[in-house]
Amino acid sequence: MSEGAMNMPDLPSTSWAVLGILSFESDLSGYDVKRWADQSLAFFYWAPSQSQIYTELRRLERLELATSRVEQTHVAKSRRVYRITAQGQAAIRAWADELEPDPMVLKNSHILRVWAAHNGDMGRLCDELRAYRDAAIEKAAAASAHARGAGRDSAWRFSGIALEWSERFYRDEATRIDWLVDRLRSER
Amino acid sequence: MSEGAMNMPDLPSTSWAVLGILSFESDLSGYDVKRWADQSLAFFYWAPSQSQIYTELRRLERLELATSRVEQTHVAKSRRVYRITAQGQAAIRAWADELEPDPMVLKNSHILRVWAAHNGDMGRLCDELRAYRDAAIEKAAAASAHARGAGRDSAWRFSGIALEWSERFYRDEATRIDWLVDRLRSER
DNA sequence: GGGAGCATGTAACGGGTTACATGATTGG
DNA sequence: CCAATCATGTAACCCGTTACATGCTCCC
Repeated sequence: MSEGAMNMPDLPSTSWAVLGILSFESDLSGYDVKRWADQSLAFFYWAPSQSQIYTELRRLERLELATSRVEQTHVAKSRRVYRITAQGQAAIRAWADELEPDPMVLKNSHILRVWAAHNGDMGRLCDELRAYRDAAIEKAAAASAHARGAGRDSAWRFSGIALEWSERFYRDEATRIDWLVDRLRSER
Repeated sequence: MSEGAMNMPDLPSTSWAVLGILSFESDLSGYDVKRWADQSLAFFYWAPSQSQIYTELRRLERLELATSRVEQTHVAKSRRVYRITAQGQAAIRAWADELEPDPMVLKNSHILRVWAAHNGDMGRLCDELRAYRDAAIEKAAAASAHARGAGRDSAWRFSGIALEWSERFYRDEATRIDWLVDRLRSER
């Protein structure tokens, strides 16, 4: 049993994402991790439930990729905060450099509606698409705002670049939906 | 208990997708549905496992949204083929016109790698991104080919439009990755 | 004869969700 | 005082996957 093999346990992708968050900052509570995920990961990867995060955190601790301690603030209720271990750092390095990325997953139910448009009303579908377009533009703006928050230096700059990518993604999506609505109109 | 409520049972999204496939064509076997899904749905929505399809088909039959019969071809082994019922047609119409589309799901693990790039090697990451870009271009070409196969008329034309959308999606993705690689280089 | 494609199905597993439960602190 | 936010956790459920199992037909 080599040490190399120990560096990269077989984990669900969600675990890697949580470990990734811990690689940015120490002493995060489950609650913190959730907020983090919602404000960056959610744009391009993942929008996990609260309960799942706590499960993952416990898993990482069991595998000794993270440790936790209970933080007693002056006042308030205690909270359990997590920190990546040296082993965890080695694991995430191995993940980044040695593990094949999972294939991209896209589940766009709006396009599914277009695909099955012979079953429904076209006007209604186009309205729905326009609403989706507007939501995409808002998401682009939100991603952009978070990207600016990430700052130019330190580890965070890559997370900022991922958010810039997200902004472009949602802007492009909005443009594509505009094209799609036109395309559907021309078909009518 | 109104009949209206009966028209749209609460189904997992996968069921709706399978029912959607049955709304295009009659007498499809599980095997047929799988091939269909891989050649159109997979581009914008879903790449299901074979076993799941059979499960969904049985579910649809249990709910009387589809019927099946065993087809005895002249030769060969028998196969069970499915057909949408009137109830199923009403259900999918209600789905198209009354049910809110699920939010779009995106899980792009390549961008996750960028986000966590401080943990790994930059050169390797860029290589990976370029490979991903090439795969996206191939996907665009495949979508385009299937779109041309869909034809101009009948119900299929909407499925063709969804595939045209997919072509654009993957082309845009490739362009975005080019931008991303440049952006990462400028950061180095 | 053997491999590729057609065709269907079961069993085990687990990842992730929703719903529920609890309770403390802070600010209006 | 009440609502919002912080904070953590359990239980039930099920969707969907992988792996396994089977067997036919067609064509080289």
